[in-house]
Amino acid sequence: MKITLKDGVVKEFDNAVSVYDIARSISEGLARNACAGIVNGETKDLRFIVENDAEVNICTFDDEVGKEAFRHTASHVMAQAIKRLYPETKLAIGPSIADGFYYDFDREKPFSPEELEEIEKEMKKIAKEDLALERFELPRAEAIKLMEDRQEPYKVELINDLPEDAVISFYEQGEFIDLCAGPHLLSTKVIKAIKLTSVAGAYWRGNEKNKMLSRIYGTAYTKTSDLEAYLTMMEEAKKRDHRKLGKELKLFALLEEGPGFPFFLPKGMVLKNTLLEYWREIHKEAGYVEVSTPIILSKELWETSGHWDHYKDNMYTTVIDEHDFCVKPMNCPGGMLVYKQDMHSYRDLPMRVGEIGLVHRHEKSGALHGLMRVRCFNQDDAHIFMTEEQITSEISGVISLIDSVYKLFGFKYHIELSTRPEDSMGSDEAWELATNGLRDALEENNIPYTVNEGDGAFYGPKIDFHLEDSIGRTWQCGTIQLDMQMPERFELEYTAANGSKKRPIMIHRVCFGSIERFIGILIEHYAGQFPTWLSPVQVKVLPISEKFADYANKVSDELDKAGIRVETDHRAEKIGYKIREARNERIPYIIVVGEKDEAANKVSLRSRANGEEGQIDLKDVIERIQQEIKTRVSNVNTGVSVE
RNA sequence: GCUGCUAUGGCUCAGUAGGUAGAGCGUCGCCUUGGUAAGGCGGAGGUCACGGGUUCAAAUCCCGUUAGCAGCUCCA
Repeated sequence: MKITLKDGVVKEFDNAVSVYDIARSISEGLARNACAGIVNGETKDLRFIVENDAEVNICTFDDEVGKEAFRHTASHVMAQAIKRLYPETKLAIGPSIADGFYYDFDREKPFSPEELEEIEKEMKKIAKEDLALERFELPRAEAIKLMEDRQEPYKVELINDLPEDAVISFYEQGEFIDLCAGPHLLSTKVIKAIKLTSVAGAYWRGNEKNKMLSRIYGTAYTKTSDLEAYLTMMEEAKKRDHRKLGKELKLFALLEEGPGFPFFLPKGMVLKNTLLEYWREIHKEAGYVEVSTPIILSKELWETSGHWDHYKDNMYTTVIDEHDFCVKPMNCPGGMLVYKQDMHSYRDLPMRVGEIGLVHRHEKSGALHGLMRVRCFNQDDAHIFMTEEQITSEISGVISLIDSVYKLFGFKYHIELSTRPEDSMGSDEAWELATNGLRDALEENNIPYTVNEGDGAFYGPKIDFHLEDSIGRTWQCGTIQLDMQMPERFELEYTAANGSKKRPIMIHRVCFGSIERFIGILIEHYAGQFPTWLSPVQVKVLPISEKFADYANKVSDELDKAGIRVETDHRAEKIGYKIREARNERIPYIIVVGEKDEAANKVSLRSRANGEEGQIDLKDVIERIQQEIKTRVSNVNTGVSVE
């Protein structure tokens, strides 16, 4: 029997072997670290017996599949601990997730933090007991009986809902048995570096009509040091939470008077306008023009676009002179009307029309979250009208534009292609053409991507950009959508070379997505330490005492004239105190002026990056800062934030 | 929207068993005029989110509303 390994090496075996044995034949170390295997493309247990020639890939914690098996086993260990401590608890489901695992339980009281600690202790005990996990399968009737005997009604329901031909498997460790497809580790022994992180409510099977269960979240790693690094990262994330920093740095405010409608304060407004300035600059270079369409438009328009049918529950409406109007949740219908203001020739295409559009969407109260999820926000939208032949090159152009934006901020990113959802409009042919257009552009540019089946917009497929911030979290921001439905519904036309009327194809696209949300992401990405070009205040001038107020004013006037955003702290405080405060405000440059500086006609510079830099000519400081602003240097601080 | 938790001066938070409020920071005033992460003293500032109820008495107990937090669901 021939087993082909992931690096192409072929191993010969006389008899059927388990995945674990294959791992051991490679090395003891691999066997020790193995969590699961992939046999002919299917995820399998280490216990799985390979009987014929096969391709086998051994997965450790470093592989997604291995990590899932590891954490799934951790969730079983947690369930076992809970059944030991609180036997009346009913088990629901417990999978692994991105950063760890959870398990849902049905219990009278929610779990308290003290109980979490008890559970954690019991889990560590179970690990020490080194219980072997055994897999077994049962026919449906016996499976149901087993779970009925163990008084697990949720498991009985799950089994009843399994398809006729499903294999019903269980995993057993010590006295604990759980319905589970696997895979799982061989023993509880390695589940040591664990932490239960939180308790929350969650509906049985995710349906809000069902009973609310208690969900315990936890995480597990192979090494204590990795667990600690993760917990430190979580702490760091909490420290740079944009809601906290937004308040501290006086960027924006969220008030009870406007739930989900953020107020931008003067400093936040500088940030926003600076981003928009940049946006306008690069779009002008890329051949875009800019328009602005109204916030309130007639209901009929939204019926034409299809938005009313699909999203009326999330749209704000109003009545003007007895006519129904809607507050726009998207800019595209307005963009359609702009296109129709004129006749278009094929020579005019592609037409790239940008719009910073303020949209409103009625989000459920529980969905609101700082600037990340709001009820009104600005989209950095653009609609590109083009011919079929132009699809690939236009998509490529947008991809490279978005790429340059993310690079500027130091974001890594990956791309997902989302295909036709169930609830959608348009013909199969149109969808195929559009989906292929996106795919071709990605492939022509050699851009790796994953496919997200059925996650497209109702009017077309899309490419989504998921960017990764400085502490490893991902955010979906940019998107490129190809749309053949809106031009049809709005009867857009252009005159082709032969004089016939043709339908243009359109792209909807955003780089930032929501500007508000992008600002939220930037706050967390930079931990409030914005690069100089973005900093609301770029220099703070601190006179040593009131005697040097005039000199400080002179210095700050020169900075101001040089186009640098400057503030001067004239309070009668000690210099150490003023520095401390300016640092907490994350200001990139601090200028200290006192007797020595005035005498030498220089300034003492302190930069956020290098600390104290000594006495220096103001002219040199200005040049350096101007250069940083001009080139938009964006050095990301991944270290621990101030305070 | 659902479940749970929370709401006290501008900010961060104390307030134990119901007896009409405290601290630190900030702010203001005075002293200090100080060279790289908090100088000292003093003052002002709160109908304890809002509306009901229980009680001789409610920041504290109960009900409702609003907003926030965590999670679920949703996110064109």
